Amino acid sequence: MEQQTGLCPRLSKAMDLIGKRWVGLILYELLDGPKRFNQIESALPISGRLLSERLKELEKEEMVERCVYTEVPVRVEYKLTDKGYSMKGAINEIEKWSKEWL
Amino acid sequence: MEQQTGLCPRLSKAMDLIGKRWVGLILYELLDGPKRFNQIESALPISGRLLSERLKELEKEEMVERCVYTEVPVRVEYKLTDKGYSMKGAINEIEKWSKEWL
DNA sequence: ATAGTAGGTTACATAAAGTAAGTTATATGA
DNA sequence: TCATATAACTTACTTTATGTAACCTACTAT
Repeated sequence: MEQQTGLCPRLSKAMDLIGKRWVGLILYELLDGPKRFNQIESALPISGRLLSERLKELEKEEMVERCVYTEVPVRVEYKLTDKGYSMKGAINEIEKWSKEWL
Repeated sequence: MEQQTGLCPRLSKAMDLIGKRWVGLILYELLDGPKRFNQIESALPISGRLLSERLKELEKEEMVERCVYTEVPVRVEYKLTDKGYSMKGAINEIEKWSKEWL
């Protein structure tokens, strides 16, 4: 890779983020409110391995926050940060498009 | 895969489409107007192999139309169909988000 | 002691993406 | 005439990402 194109690096990065398998659907699930690992896993046809990987990536991007409640058994919730929540507009547009064209 | 989730199949398919590498950026380039293969290839850090593959997929989805002009050398242009163009709302939202948060 | 639950991780196989060279058809320049 | 160039791909090969299934840890209930 690494050609020099006039491409905006911020757009490019945004497209890399949502252009990654499961990310859109994970954000979609979380727009509904904080959810537990197993809740997301059963809402989507994704494996635990990848869900774990994606949630870590989204945490690193500060789009998702991981909240641990030390109950028994432990409860872990994932919630959108403001940055994550602000993807709502884009997600909604994709949903709208899907209802109109698919 | 193939679990039974209550997930909307149209949303799921839409997310599969844009959640595939390069698709968002290819659509972004074409929102600007029809473009030739080499134009897209030099606008984005994508290889010819993958660009060719993606354009075929987008053609099959009827989001992009391939127009061949039998000049010398041959000219091939790719343009958005109505279905492809109607992704504009979503792409614009992603762009807006990128400018605000990245 | 056995099994169940939540939230993962590990090991391994398959599929997708990246890289570079080759192809076809025509044209142009030396 | 032979080499070089261009557009639009394609092929062969390597590397990375994804999918699948088994396993782990800590605790509880039976």
